Amino acid sequence: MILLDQTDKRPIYEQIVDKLSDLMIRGVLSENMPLPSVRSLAAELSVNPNTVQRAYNELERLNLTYSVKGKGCFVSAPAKLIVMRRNETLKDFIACVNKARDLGLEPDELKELIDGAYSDTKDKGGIAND
Amino acid sequence: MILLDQTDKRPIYEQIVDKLSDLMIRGVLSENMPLPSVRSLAAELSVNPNTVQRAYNELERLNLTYSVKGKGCFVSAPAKLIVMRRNETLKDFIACVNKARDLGLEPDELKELIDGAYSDTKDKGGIAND
Amino acid sequence: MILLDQTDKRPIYEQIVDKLSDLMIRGVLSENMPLPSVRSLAAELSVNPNTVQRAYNELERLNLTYSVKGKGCFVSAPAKLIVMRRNETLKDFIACVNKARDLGLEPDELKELIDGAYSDTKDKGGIAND
Amino acid sequence: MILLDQTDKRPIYEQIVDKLSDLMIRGVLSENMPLPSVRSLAAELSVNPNTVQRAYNELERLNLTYSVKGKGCFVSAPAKLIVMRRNETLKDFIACVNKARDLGLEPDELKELIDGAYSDTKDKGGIAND
DNA sequence: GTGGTCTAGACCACG
DNA sequence: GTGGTCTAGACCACC
Repeated sequence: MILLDQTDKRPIYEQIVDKLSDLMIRGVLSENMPLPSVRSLAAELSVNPNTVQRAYNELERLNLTYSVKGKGCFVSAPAKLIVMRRNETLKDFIACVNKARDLGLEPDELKELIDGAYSDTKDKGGIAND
Repeated sequence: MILLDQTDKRPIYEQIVDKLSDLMIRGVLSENMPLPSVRSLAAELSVNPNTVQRAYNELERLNLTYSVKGKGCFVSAPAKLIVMRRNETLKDFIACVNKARDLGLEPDELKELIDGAYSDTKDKGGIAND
Repeated sequence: MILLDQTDKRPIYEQIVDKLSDLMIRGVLSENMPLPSVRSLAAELSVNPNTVQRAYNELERLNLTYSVKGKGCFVSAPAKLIVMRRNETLKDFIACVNKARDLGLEPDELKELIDGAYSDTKDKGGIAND
Repeated sequence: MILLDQTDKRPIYEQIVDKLSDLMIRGVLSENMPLPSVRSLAAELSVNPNTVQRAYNELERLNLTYSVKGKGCFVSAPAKLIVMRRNETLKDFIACVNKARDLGLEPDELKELIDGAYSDTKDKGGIAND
């Protein structure tokens, strides 16, 4: 379900957060579905349960999940997540464009790259927009 | 000359590397010009000399400067730096576009943002391309 | 595990890098094996942890190890290291031969030295070639 | 006469020593010839006279020159220098061969490199042996 | 004066 | 416990 990269410099709990929110975005985990239990996911990833717990706390803090005592952790609002992610991505995108501009890159060059990305893998795994 | 952002999560030495290479790109520090001495920059930034030293080591490792014991640290090849930065930036840009695509954002939306960035601050401080 | 040479003019951290990469080449430290922790190696060598840390940073920069915060430092690719070392050694060798030639030494003289080195300690501790 | 490499990590005085002893080996500076005065060489190299003085001291320490008060510095025994250099070079050579052997390189491979070096530039600038 | 290395001791985030 | 960063203060070789 999830594959961790031990080489990645980012903390493991952050990777888990990312992977799980990816699954939500892709619809694999949809509203009100239960996440795997802390212990089982920890076992599956060969990771300390504390680390998974921290990831779950983070997800709850971001309002992406809600936890019910004695029952587990559930997906709350994938739709909000997409909006969140879009905003983040657009912010990153603008920062990138500004850097490119300062380096003397031409707008057309960037636009071509966009066309490339969108034509290349039209059906790779994104979510539909309509 | 340089201003550090204490809220920035990245290590101080990395910020110094970035700021100095920015100055090179902008031509403020040009080929064979001396960088401020380790101790003076450390004083200016209210930072430990070791931290500045580490930044200078990093710059030398990147072939952006060369240092002569007893004389100082000098800018080596700003031109290579620009190429380096462009490659990095383009890589980031493509990663960004891919994320945007996977989130269902339309290419036109991104292109508009590009136009915005390029018209907005046409003369802000980038380097000339010709 | 490692013995430092205090008379050596080279910096300590560099000696540590060399010794550890030697151990990798000899197979004492093989892929994905953990290196000793920064603090324990520092204690073993009676050296400041910062110095060991710097050596470990260097090893990671050379792609010989990868480190995971909170877990430790691990060997990544000893095979690449051997190739690296061979290239370095051949470069040194050629430089040496050129110097010898310029000093009027005869090729046969050098070849005899080679034979001497290879017959002398046939089984000293090198790595196998097959 | 001499060209310094500011990029070279070795100290400048050491470079000067090397360059001057090279000139002796090549016969450009032969026995009892005067070396350029400290001040003139310093000017020629755009270097601090102290640095040149240190190089000259080093040369005298190695018995390659002798200085006469009020007259200057003179070449003493280039022949001895060649022997010295040969010994150094052979020591380096053996160290190189040992490293190569430990890395699994074959003696024939090294011998080929020797033949290459000797055939390549038969008349490059070495000194005659007979 | 310069850069470079090292020690001692501290703090942080992560697991 | 781990690696990573930072400070403070020292010493060295070089120019």
